[in-house]
Amino acid sequence: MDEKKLKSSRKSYERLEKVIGCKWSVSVLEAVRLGIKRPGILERSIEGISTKVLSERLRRLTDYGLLEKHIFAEVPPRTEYTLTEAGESLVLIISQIQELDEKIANSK
Amino acid sequence: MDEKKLKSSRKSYERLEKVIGCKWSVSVLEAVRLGIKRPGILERSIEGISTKVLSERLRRLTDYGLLEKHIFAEVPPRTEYTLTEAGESLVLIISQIQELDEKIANSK
DNA sequence: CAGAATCCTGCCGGATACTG
DNA sequence: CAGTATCCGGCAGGATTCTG
Repeated sequence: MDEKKLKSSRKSYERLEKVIGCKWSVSVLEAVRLGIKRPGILERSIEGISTKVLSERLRRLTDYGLLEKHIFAEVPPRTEYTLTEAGESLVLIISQIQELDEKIANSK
Repeated sequence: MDEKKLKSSRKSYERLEKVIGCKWSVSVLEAVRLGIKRPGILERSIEGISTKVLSERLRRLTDYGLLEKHIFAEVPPRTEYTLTEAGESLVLIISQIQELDEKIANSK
């Protein structure tokens, strides 16, 4: 009954929790959405993020299917990330959260 | 320009990140939504959660305005938590995330 | 039964240096 | 420039105990 509902809903959230629950993930998604595609620029645009964390996030978001990675065989090497369809959806959902947050903040 | 957008959007997400980004928060919200209102039962329903963490989450969710706390002056003491309007909204948003997650999981 | 207080540990994230 | 490897400090969260 209830307990089972709880478990399955928790499980289906845990995956995404690992992705969006951790620091910087949302910032990265939104930066990409604004058209910032390359790691170097991302690192400079997202104030405070480190190389290591950015790479980790890009990889995880890509593995999970929210970002898509395009590698260009050039010199110097170039890589670009774009949102997948799922990524777009998630960004929309997150903006709902932000709206809710502001609504709450204002009503205090 | 872009950088400013990034900062403000990040800021407005950070508050909620602190609330929903951490482990167990979502489980607690959903348990309450299923009508499990009292700490004792919550602790038994949410498999794996500890007393300390449950209290912390309940407090934070309440402080933030997602839960409402009702104290009954009885012996033994009784406390019940319910979702606020904002809490209901957030649960709806989270279920969108879960749907998205399953969609992604299935398309692999 | 609600929930505060302590103590401990693992892991996340930050800084830095290195390779292709 | 993209991405990985290493080292380290802080903090979230787990177990337990205690009190009103």
